[in-house]
Amino acid sequence: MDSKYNPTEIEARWYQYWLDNKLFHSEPDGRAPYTIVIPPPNVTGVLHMGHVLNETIQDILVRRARLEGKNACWVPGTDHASIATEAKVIKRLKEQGINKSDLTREQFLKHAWDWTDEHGGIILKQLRKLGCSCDWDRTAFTMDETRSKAVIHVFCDLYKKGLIYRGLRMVNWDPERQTALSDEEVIYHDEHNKFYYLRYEVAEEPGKYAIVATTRPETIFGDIAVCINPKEEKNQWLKGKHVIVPGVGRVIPIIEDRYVEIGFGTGCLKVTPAHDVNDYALGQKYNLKTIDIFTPDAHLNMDTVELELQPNVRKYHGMDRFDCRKQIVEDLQALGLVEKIEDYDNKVGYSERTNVPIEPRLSLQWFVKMQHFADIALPPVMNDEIVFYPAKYKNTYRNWLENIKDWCISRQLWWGHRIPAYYDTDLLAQTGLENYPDDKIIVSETKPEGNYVQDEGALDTWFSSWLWPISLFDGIENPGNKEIQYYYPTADLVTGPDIIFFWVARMIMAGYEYVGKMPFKHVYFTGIVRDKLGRKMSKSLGNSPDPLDLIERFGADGVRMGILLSAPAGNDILYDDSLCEQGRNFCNKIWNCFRLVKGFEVADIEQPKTAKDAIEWFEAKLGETEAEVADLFSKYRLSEALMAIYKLYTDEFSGWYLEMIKPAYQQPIDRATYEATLAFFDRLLRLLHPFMPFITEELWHELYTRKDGESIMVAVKDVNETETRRKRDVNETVLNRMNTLKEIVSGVRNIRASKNIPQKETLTLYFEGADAYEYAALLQKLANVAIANDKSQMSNNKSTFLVGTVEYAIPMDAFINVEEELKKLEADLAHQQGFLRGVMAKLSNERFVANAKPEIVELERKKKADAEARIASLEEAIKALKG
RNA sequence: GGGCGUUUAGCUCAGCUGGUUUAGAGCAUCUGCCUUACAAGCAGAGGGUCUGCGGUUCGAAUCCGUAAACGCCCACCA
Repeated sequence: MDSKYNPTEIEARWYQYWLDNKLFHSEPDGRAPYTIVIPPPNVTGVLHMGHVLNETIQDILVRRARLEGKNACWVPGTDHASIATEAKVIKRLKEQGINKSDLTREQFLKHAWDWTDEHGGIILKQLRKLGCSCDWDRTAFTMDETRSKAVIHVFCDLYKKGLIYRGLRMVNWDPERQTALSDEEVIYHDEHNKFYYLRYEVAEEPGKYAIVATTRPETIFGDIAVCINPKEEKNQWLKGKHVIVPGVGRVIPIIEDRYVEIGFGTGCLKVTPAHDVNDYALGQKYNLKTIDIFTPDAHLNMDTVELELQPNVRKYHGMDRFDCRKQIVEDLQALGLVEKIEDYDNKVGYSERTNVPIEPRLSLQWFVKMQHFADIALPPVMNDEIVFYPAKYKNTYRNWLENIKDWCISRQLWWGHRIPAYYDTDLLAQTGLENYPDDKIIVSETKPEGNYVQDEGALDTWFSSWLWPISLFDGIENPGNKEIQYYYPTADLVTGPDIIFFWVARMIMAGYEYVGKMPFKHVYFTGIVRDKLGRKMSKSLGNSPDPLDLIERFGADGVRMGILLSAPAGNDILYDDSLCEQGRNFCNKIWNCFRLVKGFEVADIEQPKTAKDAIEWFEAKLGETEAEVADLFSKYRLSEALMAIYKLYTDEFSGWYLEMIKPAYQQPIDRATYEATLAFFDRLLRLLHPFMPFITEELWHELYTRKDGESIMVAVKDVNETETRRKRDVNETVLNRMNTLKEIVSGVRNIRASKNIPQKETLTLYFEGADAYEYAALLQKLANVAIANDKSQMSNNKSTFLVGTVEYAIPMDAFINVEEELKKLEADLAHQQGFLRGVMAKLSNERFVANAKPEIVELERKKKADAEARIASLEEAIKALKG
């Protein structure tokens, strides 16, 4: 075996072995189920560091569950990501010189499916490199047959229940993709903008002006009123009058409403019902006309604007909204109708996917009534039936549900599930879509007989995602089937907090609505992966490493450790290559431990006491860590669990245990110790396996002769065995005794280091009355000391150290530097005296003695006694040195 | 404008219901070692008074109040 661990070949080999032996596959059986459904990545997506974090955590949980004897099932799949994928397809078509508008729906979909077949699943292949133990036989797609049927079924069902309706509403409009969006798909950015103060001449008093402040002067073509607060004193003179929209010529009334805030701006608000949510509300309230001045791609459309316009405004027709803003301001300035322009900071909504400013737009869309869903989804999270890690997201969740708004689920897209609503062709020709009577709409899973046309819209991607934990087990179409009964509710959901509303909340809603049960018991929210400077990883910054490249450099196990190490739930993780390096180094450490153990020559000789003691202690230590890891898992503190295991390997096993049992140079090891060590190694590998699946599988097979098809991941079959191990009492006496021994050994090493005494040189160690005598043999072996207890034979030239209250001394005739030694002892003495003063301050405080718990007082007394003993011992040593 | 979270060694973080030998870990740093498993290693060392202020208490990193900084979420002030 090479002294360096080389992961590449090993990883490929074992992943194939796992697949060949169907070790990831799950079928319902008598064991307890453990289910995770993957947050489906976009079908055309590519693996990034966020996935690495997310999927590694899921894989750890799944593999741990498998080792605990549960029937673990991790269902993989991809999401059709309607708007994101459609955008990519359009972009590619454009590169080929094809416009979407030149294609029929069927032609376009053909291109989209081609793209999906080409790119779909790349990301799933990449997950295999990471070691993800998904049940690939169950791979699903949100637009495959089962999932599509479920979506359509649910749409029809909710429509029948009166929970889905069609309506003309103000929605968030994406002018780039020309579709409606849900509120959640709008991202607000702070921007430095301008506040334009425009002069609206008062019709009844020519030459006098009402000043209106606006951030969007290009919308004045749609102005239909100016609103003032009836109580605003400075605007009393405008009551009941009319003003002329500057540059446009339309005469519009002054209306009054308390919505206008007194003291803000000029107190005059222009009302443009077609292009602002609040203005729309005002328009409804006062029955105002709505003038839509934009085309669907947000260019000016003067055709819909009335003839009262001054003829020259026709020139704005077809202009982009932002070009128009510049132009109209210039023109108004020329006319002297701009009072002033001020800097102004406000927030502007952008489309999450296309990153263009949203245009509020009056539009006919389909909505889900959400109050009912909020009512069923809030309680289980608030009373911890569904547990969030970290719990702080409960607040976020509650806040959203308590202010829930209806969900706009229709999109003007082709790639997605088509809305199963049908309109009578003849009737539609008479009424048009907007005035088509609701009671004549047919919502049905199949196309009705006769002359009907289907709604052109597709559904929001999340309208399929919210069914994912159910539809993966066909629980919508076949409720109560064997699989849904067995695998649902799933155990854990691992995802980012950015989709808590999009996805987590809605899955909870759908879960209760369609299965009557929660979709998962625990939600683990990961943080965002940032670079070491704290910047979000992004393509444009070029600070996002390619995970496959990292796997090549550090090995999948190394990358898994790297990404996990600083990733407590919910905290952002600052990624740096050095973390993966630490992971790789750890692999190498394990590798070399293994080389040492398997390199031992075994003989049937007597087991030395050192080995017996070592085994007794390591048994206790391993049990302690196993219990600790189990506890940390139960709290989802995975990075801490990994750290505990890391320390167990490097410090305890490698640093202490192996040194204890290691035979002398070129000597064989006794069989009993060898076998015990292999057994420890077996447990160590299983403990680590969920985190680092490849190296552990490799070494597990090297440890003993294994049968073909065996695997570390199914090594423990009995859930009860792990339960008992979790609760097993660890031998505290042994652990404490060994801690003392380690401190003594460190004390000796310290002296060697400070005085440059090589390990090879045997020293004499004097001490009295310590239980370290129990481990005298180990002490001699590890510290290379001869133990003596007759201090009278010892010279005054000595180096000393304290462990507990016991003094340990090494005669130093040849090496002693009295001054240095004194300095050290005196520093120690000062420290102990300071400590004693602190303790005395407490003990001499009557109120402390009177009020503190007796055991606390007792402890302080013990501290006092110990400190006094140490001080006495130090003083004596100083005296001896001086004398 | 609301709400939430964070602030502990150079960095990233533990420290749960206040008392467990005057604050812990990993990494990084420094010193010495190529010691026959591992230099992707071994041994040793240094480094914080817990963001500031005020309070509760016999006792506070830990509880309360307050200020500041940073971060996140929500919200229709044009």
